[in-house]
Amino acid sequence: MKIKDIARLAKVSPATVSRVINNSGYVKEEKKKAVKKVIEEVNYTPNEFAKSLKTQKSNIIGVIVPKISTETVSRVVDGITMISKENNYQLLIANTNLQVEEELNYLKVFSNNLVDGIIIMATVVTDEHLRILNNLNKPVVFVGQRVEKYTSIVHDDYNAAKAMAQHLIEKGHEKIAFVGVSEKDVAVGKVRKQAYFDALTEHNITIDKNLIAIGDFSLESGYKAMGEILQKGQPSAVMAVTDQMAFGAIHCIKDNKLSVPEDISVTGIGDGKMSKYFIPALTTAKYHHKKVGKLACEHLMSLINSKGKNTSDIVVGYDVKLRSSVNSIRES
Amino acid sequence: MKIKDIARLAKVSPATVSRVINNSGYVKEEKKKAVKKVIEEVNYTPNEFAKSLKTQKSNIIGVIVPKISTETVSRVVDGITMISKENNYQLLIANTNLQVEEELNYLKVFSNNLVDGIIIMATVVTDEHLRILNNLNKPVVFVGQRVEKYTSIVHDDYNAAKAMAQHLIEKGHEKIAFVGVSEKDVAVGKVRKQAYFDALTEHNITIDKNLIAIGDFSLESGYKAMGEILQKGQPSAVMAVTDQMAFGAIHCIKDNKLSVPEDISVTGIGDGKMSKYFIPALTTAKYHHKKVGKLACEHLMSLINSKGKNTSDIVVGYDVKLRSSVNSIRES
DNA sequence: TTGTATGCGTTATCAG
DNA sequence: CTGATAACGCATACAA
Repeated sequence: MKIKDIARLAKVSPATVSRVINNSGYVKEEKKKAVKKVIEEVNYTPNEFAKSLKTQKSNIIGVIVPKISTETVSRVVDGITMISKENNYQLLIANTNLQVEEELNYLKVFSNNLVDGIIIMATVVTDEHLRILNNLNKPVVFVGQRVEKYTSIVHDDYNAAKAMAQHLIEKGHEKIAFVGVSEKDVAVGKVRKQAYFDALTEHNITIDKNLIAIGDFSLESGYKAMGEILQKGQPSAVMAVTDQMAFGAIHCIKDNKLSVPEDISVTGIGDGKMSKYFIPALTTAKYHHKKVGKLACEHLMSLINSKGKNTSDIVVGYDVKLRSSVNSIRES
Repeated sequence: MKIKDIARLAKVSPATVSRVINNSGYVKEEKKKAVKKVIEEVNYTPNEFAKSLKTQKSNIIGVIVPKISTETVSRVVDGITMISKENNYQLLIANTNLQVEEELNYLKVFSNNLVDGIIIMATVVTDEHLRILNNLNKPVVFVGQRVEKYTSIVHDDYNAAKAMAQHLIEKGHEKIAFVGVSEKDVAVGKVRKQAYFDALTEHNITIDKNLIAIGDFSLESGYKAMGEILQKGQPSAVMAVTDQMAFGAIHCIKDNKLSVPEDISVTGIGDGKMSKYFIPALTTAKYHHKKVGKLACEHLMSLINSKGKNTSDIVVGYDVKLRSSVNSIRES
């Protein structure tokens, strides 16, 4: 069923049908009624491809994510869907499973006219990314990593991490261990570690390499990292760069017959759904993922509409959540 | 940049370029090389809309989900992406936020030729769903709920729930409470409750309405439901229909100065990422969400390709995970 | 093997 | 206000 058929049935021209559908131009009320009636009767829906081919617009945005099945990512996507829906956009999701190669691949796939704009949660941004992006000629918004010349929405990783470290210091801790991830991930690996360094240094606490261990985001890796640290000595506190890794660390501590927070205090970053309900409840910095998703989509919308190249950098704040996984050190 | 331009630059006809791109028909190796070279040089990508308009195929599948930001859903989506990628399909995600209205709306949106097929995780399937689906004329696969005349991939809810109830009974429990959700949700609300009833009845345990409370999937509602139950008496065990609700119940029990599993044993269903690490580790039935997603996508692919109406019902099994949230009742 | 020409379903221009 | 008709970019039947 196409416009031509509707036109025939309603005894008007295809052009008129199109006008009725798009509410454009002038159409006598009478004919408008007739057309609408026919459309209703035959349950007609326009062919989106023909439409997009003609208008050079799809009302679809591409979203590239590292792994949809994580709380962080799925919440961001949730935020994106909310705004995209408001603007009558659909979401094309590309799941890269943390493979940079896939990321580049999808970027290329999206370079055909399928999408009107792209939101990308890249973990690492390479020169190849930039190169492809450069001759992409489509609005792009980065989430989670700041990229020059592109608008990006990021968390305040530095201050959130610093807040955690400072909180531990204020509670009297000096032997503060660090459970992190590879510095290849700028936001989580590099920035948060730097904040840890800075916080300690500013308080005249010497950095002890034996108190630092690196994992790969998983709870299990947090467990393992904590194990490595305990092998070399017992800190009074540990700051993990994600809640998941903090959970792993806590389990490891317990398996070593120590308790949290009595023997060792623990902090995370992120505040996932379970952090508040974990036992002990985790002290952490709450991130606003959904808000990030919303902002990313809002900015993409305005980029698409204004065709302007006005890039901007948005830093979304955090809330410190003080819970029971941290204890004060008693003056001895 | 379009095919015509490539043709001009490579000194061949548009048809030849098309043949090279689609690897169809015969093209002399020499010209093929030339065309490929030009395509490479100018970084040409075909216009998907024109292509789809012509071929009546988009290589896009629509996925309708109730809420992307839950572990269950995002894992299923993860599975879907894996298979869709293998088959060179893209995913158009529609997030309905649990609104049936939105579900119907998206179903309509997808009825234009945008997608080649649909996977839908419906919570409730109404007559309206069926009506729309009926004149949709596109392959559809249901996930999570069994729908007549359509292929559906479901968990073995009945047996999983029954296994939990039976496990408690075997451990000597007789005062077994039930924390469920509305029966509007067939799989989680109705089927799992029936399993609870049947298990108890088969073991000659009388159903006690005071031991039954209903929530809405959230951890908080599990807490609340447990509170209602405790108000009326103290069971020796409680079976929650989801892990999240089990967590809520456990918190409530602890807040009432009772302990798990010493005073009250608790079971969930699902086995989310945290269930194993919760304290106490939760006894539950592990669901294979990713597998469900994969199966759903595989079946959709075969429906798309074969154009056959061969519907099928797949029931995906579960694994019982015995952990520390359940105790035996001592013979007194 | 290759090229020409047509049509996929819309929108938009232009004449009426 | 309304109706022809020309693109949009591609795949393909048909001719060569």
